[in-house]
Amino acid sequence: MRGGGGWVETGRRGWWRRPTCSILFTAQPSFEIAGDASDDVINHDYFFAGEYKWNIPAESSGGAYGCDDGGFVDLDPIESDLAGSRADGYLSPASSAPRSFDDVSTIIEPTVASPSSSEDPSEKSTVTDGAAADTPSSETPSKAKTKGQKRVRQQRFAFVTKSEVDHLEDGYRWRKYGQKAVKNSPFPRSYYRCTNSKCMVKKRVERSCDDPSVVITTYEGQHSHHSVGFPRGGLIIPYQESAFARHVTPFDSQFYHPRLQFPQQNSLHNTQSPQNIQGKDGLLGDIVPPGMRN
DNA sequence: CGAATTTGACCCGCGC
DNA sequence: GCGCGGGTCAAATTCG
Repeated sequence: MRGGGGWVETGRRGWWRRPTCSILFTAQPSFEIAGDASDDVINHDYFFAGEYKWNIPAESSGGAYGCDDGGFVDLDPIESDLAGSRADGYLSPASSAPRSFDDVSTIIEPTVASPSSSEDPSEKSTVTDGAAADTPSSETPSKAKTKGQKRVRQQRFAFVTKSEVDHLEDGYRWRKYGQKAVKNSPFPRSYYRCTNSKCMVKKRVERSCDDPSVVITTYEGQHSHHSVGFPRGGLIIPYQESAFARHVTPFDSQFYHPRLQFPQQNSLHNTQSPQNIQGKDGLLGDIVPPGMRN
């Protein structure tokens, strides 16, 4: 981070400051994977059902979402593809301390389920990356490739956390590459990219306009490396008092879906890469595509 | 000096 | 074709 040490709790701009948050943990991933040329687009929509509230844009998923009281809803049963790396970072810390999930809730934000167009860039960047996308020159590599190729939508995984800090530590290093104002929202959306040059994972972070205390994080892509390790303890602090919390249902009882098994305590202190928690017990190991794992 | 953030400009898809 | 909105780039800036 500019000015030093994003992994320190005292990030200059409060960036990596150890967040005081409660993981609301909401996931409303909507990934779309497109193959090449004439390949069909496979849509996967997953999210954790909670009882807090549902605000699901019907068109965003293309499917009917039913609240099965706290369960994990898999709209597109391609389970083998579920597993997550990104999420691990967030979840594992909490997983080590089940209590941290007291405030778990689900919020499906329309913004999170933003449709296609928003995902294109990622692909573009993936393909062209270094190339200046805006280079108007004739054979602009970016353009040529982009047009010639089929856009490959990265897998996306989103969830909500209640936090004072927008950008939470998750075991990976991120570099901010952009920020944009979000329509109909007083809060801007920040764009981050994994600092690993070979890793094309990106993530967007924004605050919910409905509940400013909530941060919506959307990961896109899969890490091609291991995390740098989870931050020292204290990452996730149980949220105790907030209007939001009042509506929330304890994770243990309401969100503990059969498919969402949390790892045993300690697993977190092992420093590790999400894989450690992905095993059969991995929390998100069951909901995020294997490819997203490290 | 290097690394990371800021921020305006640019690109692209989409709806009208 | 045009405007809008989302996403990305990259020069400038900042700071340890």
